[in-house]
Amino acid sequence: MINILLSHLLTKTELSSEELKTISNSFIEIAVKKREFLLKPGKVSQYEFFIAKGCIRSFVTDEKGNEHNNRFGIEESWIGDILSFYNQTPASYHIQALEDSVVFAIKLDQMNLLMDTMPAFEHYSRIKFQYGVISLQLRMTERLSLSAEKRYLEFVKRYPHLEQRIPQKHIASYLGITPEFLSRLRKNTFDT
Amino acid sequence: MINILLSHLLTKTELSSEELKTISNSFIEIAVKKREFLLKPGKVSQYEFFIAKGCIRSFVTDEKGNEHNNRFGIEESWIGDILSFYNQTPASYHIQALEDSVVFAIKLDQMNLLMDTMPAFEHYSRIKFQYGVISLQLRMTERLSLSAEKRYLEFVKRYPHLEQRIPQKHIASYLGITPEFLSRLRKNTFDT
DNA sequence: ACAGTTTCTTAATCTACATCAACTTTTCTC
DNA sequence: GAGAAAAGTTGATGTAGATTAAGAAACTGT
Repeated sequence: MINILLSHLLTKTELSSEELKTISNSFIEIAVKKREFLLKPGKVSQYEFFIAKGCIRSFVTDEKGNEHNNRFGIEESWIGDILSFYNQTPASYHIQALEDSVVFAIKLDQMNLLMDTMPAFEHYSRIKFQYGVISLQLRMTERLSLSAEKRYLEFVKRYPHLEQRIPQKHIASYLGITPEFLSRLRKNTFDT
Repeated sequence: MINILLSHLLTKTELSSEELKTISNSFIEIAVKKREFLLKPGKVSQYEFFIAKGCIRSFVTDEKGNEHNNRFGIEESWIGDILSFYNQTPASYHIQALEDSVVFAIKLDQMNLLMDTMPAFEHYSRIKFQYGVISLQLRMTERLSLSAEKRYLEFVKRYPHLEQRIPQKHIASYLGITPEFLSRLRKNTFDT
């Protein structure tokens, strides 16, 4: 299973087999069942997670108890509360499995060690965060400039696999609308 | 003026005087007048900009001609269209000075050279993008979970200097509301 | 295979925020 | 420092999307 992580890294940067071994030893494997939590708000995040299998979301709850999805992660992506993890401060996000999943978890010390001793790993991280900024800017810009319907259509176009895999109500929350309203949009879009 | 960039970098990472010299030589200084543009959508972004003095925004326009602010940059921050810059694809953002400003501009080749040859520079970039992701996630989460009024109050608390420096209508656009509505919110908040 | 849970749909009503328009105040510019 | 442009205010009215509620489908576990 760790090979999913290693071969993912090899598609993005160059690493010796020595380095791959060090990386392997820096992670622990964790299996999570659907609906289980890897993190709850208030706790300091001990780990950052690489998803080898499954689907995991991060979300916040507001004072009315409504959930708001921040991010969905699937195979070969990362999930966590990066502010809590890197600053070792209390988390604001819930991290919850949407399917039975397998993740590789790394602690901050190990993560920093990898980045300080392996330029290729820091390079990988730089690119990862760079794409993170790009995609969050795109999402924010769409939120500012497009109607709910157009945002939904963009989402479906960009993530057709997620559209299939995740309950509609979670997609609605990610888009910033209610499940009821998304249901109506879909009816108008796909009907006659 | 280049010293603003160099001493900024030194507060974030360790660089030899040799390296600082190389960095200096990688940037060109550009002065922009208020309301001038550094980039318009459709053009491929030639530069990424470090702001030494002034205030600069990035924004998109929608099909109705309304502007939506993506980001404000002031002294010691970066601005640009990073997707267009790193992929050399047509830009979607306008980059425009809100005050007379001075920026240091770097081309992609130079940027890649710095990151490939100076681990400390890539380290700096990794941290920069990491904070970028954190702050965009926070902004997105607030957009999903807070009312317009609370988002405004958070903005004022987090960026008191920007609140003073930038026209209200631009802040309204950044928050995703109309200038008229922000005017009303302020009246309710600060009155009696 | 069926009882319980979770998800999705539909309809009626409501509200936060948008739009439009006219006016005032502040700020540029020469 | 006057005239123009940009920014901010206020009021009347409109609307995208929320809320509430209830039933129908689709999963889940045993």
